Amino acid sequence: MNIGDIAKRTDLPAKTIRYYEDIGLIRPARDANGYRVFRETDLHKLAFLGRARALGFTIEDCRTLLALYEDETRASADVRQVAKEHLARIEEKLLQLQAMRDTLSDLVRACAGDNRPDCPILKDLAEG
Amino acid sequence: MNIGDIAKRTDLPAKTIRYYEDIGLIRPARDANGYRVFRETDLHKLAFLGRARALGFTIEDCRTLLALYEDETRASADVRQVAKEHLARIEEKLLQLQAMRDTLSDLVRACAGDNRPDCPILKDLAEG
DNA sequence: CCTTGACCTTCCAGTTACTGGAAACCCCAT
DNA sequence: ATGGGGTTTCCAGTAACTGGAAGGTCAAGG
Repeated sequence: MNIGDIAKRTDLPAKTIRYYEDIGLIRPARDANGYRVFRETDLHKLAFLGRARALGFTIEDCRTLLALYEDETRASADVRQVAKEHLARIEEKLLQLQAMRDTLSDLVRACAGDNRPDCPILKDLAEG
Repeated sequence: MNIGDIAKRTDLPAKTIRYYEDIGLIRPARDANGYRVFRETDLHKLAFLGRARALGFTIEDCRTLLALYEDETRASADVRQVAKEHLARIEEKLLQLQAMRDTLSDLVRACAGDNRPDCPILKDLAEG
């Protein structure tokens, strides 16, 4: 299969797939004409990567997870550790975003939003 | 005041302050020796920027907000609009992150995390 | 006067994970 | 042979800094 077919089947842009090859996540074969040739294993890996990325894992996490996936002698503890650390990063980000949302929605609510210049949003930004 | 003093007082890295000058957010004066000289207005602007960034506004939003802040004839509706759009982006991000967290915490909970290879996390990534 | 250390300056490169675009090659159908 | 749709590589740009190198400045101490 060529890159376009794979792009459709994995729902990843062809650009992204080439990028994943560039950084060594996949190693598709090459046809005589230079075109990439994807086999089932490439397809599986890309689907795996797509799902891992959708869960927010970094590319480096993905590399680790893919290596663990292919290592039949892995310890599930290692996988769990990667996921736990990622989860912790997400929880932290969530707290940050929730705090931002709370402040922002207060400010937006407090602002008249008319054509007068007085604005609690700017006031807050200016005075802390 | 020199950049180091301002960095302490605004709690922004000196690097960041130079960067903000580079991209035209501030225009500190210069001393005969080439050192940046910050006045009260610069200090206020940087504090404003620090708070806006802490609320997650993009640099371009900050530029807009700063312009509105300095425009005595602004309409608060314009400020509110910027904040509302930003709030919407945050809400969306929150939903994404919450979904990730839910899935991830399920997976982490389901994984034994021992030295056996069987792992629901990898299984999920591999099979969707 | 000299040195030392803490400042400050500019400039360049690297970060994350792609994305857009140009120039050129390949393949198939008319 | 020509047109359209694939594909290739390579280069640049994104957001918002951050790190580091090479070098100028300044005040204090000997």
